[in-house]
Amino acid sequence: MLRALADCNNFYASCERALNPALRGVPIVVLSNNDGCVIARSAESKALGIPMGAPYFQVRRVCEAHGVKVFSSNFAAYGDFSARVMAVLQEQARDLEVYSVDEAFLGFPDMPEADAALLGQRIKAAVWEQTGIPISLGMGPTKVWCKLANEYAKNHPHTGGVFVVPYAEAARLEFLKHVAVEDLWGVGEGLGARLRSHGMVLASDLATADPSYVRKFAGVVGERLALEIRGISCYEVDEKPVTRQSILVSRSFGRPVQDLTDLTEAIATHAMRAAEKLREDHLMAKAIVVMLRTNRHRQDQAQYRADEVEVLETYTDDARLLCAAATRALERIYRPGFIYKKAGVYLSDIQTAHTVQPILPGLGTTPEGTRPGLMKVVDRLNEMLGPDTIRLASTGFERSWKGQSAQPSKATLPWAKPAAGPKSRLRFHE
DNA sequence: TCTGGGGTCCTAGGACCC
DNA sequence: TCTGGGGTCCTAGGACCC
Repeated sequence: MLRALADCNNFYASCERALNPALRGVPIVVLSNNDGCVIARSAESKALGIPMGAPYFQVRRVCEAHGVKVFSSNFAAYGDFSARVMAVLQEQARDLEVYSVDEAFLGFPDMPEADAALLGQRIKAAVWEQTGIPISLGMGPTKVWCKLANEYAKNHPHTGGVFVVPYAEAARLEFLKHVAVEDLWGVGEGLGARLRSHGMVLASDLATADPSYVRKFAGVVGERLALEIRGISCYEVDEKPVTRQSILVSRSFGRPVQDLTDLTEAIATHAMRAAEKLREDHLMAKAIVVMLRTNRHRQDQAQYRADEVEVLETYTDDARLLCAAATRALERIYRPGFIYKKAGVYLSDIQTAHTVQPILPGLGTTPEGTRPGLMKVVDRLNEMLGPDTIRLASTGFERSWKGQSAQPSKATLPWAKPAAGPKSRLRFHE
């Protein structure tokens, strides 16, 4: 089985460019919520030395000096581009696993080495022609190898954006002699240090080690990595389970927040959105966690962080029950005197709505005010009239804690919105 | 002045049971 | 000092990812 990783180049920046082709050759950056950090850079911006994740205020000067086009993020548009790219990829491979908003793994059974590169180029061209998004393709025996190959393709123009890992083992081992263990997929600070302390500095060291020995000090994750790098697949290309296991909605505030009133509005707003996500995916949750954070970058200010869970009586997707539960949890952890920077809610213990045991009449208690029909009406109205048109009063009216974004792209998509699909499975990032 | 948001998986340790 | 032994299930938190 040959596997491949298709990865959109500079995805969000490429989306902005696809929306406005006049931006070709112009440096672009896309900013996170509240215009806080740089979350995507075009090749030209990377060349200017603008780091990924940099706070915008630190790079604003450089941007202004070099005529960098700066965009606030437009996740709705990026989501549509993503769906379009995935649809094209789906036509090209038997197996497709949407891994993130800008990446997918593909599977090709019985693919001769001689044909692989050509196939890769065909896929890349198809995505470019049909979406205007440039991608890179890494092809190899395992997912870990696909990651490496993709990285190689991105950084070596002579590959034309497609790199196929040699089928011959000796050639692969040679390749690994030029890769540090830290650069392998799944190796972060912790695992990297552990591998190094056992004398494994290069990926080739790991590839020649006994996987069961690696397991002793690096756990199953380390063992699987050692196997994958040997060409033995531990992570299959699979359509992921559609039922998400958790839903997180969190935002930094646009200004420092101290009042419980403001926090309650924010938490209620996030809980509403989380409930909406549940219903989009036909899921229900039984536990909600409220998260509260001060600004960890301000060590001169008193620090406080708390996560408080509230378990509900039944599985639900009802915004009112979830908001009420979140509010109760918030009141338990709220401490006056701190300057809060961020708040969020996290839904866990999630089930598909149809597997949830319905409450039998006369048995158990129907939670007060639970009328699924009402939520359906709310969803429909918000879909027609715009997000947030109908919402709970507890989410507030002034909402001065909300952040702002300065320069979102005014996107008009070059195609109709794709029909309803498992879009919520996609995760947004770059 | 200004520092993102949303996920998954694994592990260790406690609760509980026989 | 010593305090049974093992299995399973659950959860919190860490690590890592995009």
